[in-house]
Amino acid sequence: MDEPKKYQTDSGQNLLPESFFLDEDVVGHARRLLGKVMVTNIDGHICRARIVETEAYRAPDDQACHAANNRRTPRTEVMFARGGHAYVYLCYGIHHLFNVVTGPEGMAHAVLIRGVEPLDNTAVMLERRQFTQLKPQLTAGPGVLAKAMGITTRLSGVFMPAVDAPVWLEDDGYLLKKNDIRIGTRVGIASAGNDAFRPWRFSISGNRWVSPRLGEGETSW
DNA sequence: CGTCCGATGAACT
DNA sequence: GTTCATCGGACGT
Repeated sequence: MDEPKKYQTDSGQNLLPESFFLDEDVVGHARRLLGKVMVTNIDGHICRARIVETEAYRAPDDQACHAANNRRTPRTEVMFARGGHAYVYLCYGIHHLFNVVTGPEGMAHAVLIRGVEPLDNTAVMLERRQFTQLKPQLTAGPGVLAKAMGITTRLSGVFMPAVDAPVWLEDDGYLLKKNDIRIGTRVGIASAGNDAFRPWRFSISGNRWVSPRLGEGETSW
């Protein structure tokens, strides 16, 4: 096995390479992104947070995916780009939701990041949320974590393995055992029919920075 | 152009 | 438990 290609970032840590994102297993990507680190560089503020909760969305068959049936619109077009791009969209007119596009070009797969644990530059994250104390409400949920990290729809389309991207992903060596991963159904997609019950939500078991909402058909999480 | 509504979060009762 | 803010995208006219 060749060593995976590594890139230097300003932290000296390992940028996830393009190859990480290109296989066709988006559910696997959702699992493998648990424990990885997302980083933003917005207006010179570099913030880091560990990914603790994800969901997979898989066109064309998954009816919960914005690109279901390979529907191409100006908004979903970036989902058809090759893996490693960022897909950010506005939800309820208020919340910016951050996704990692995966798969080869033409395959509209994405992983929604639903919860992160703040690591670096938490002061800026607190300021963006108008919080004074570190607590799960700061970043446990896709809308609030985007706000804390300074992510908006302006970042949609960014290719994250590129040098000098404003948002990227790193592997800092954090290890996760199989039993550390909790699996559930995805949140807020009741209109997706049977696909609402796919077990495509993943989290780090017991982690307090996981969002509190229940998936479809669930009575506890 | 008009209408409907959403991969949410927060503030209520 | 419920309500609702707020607006771009998607689609039909």
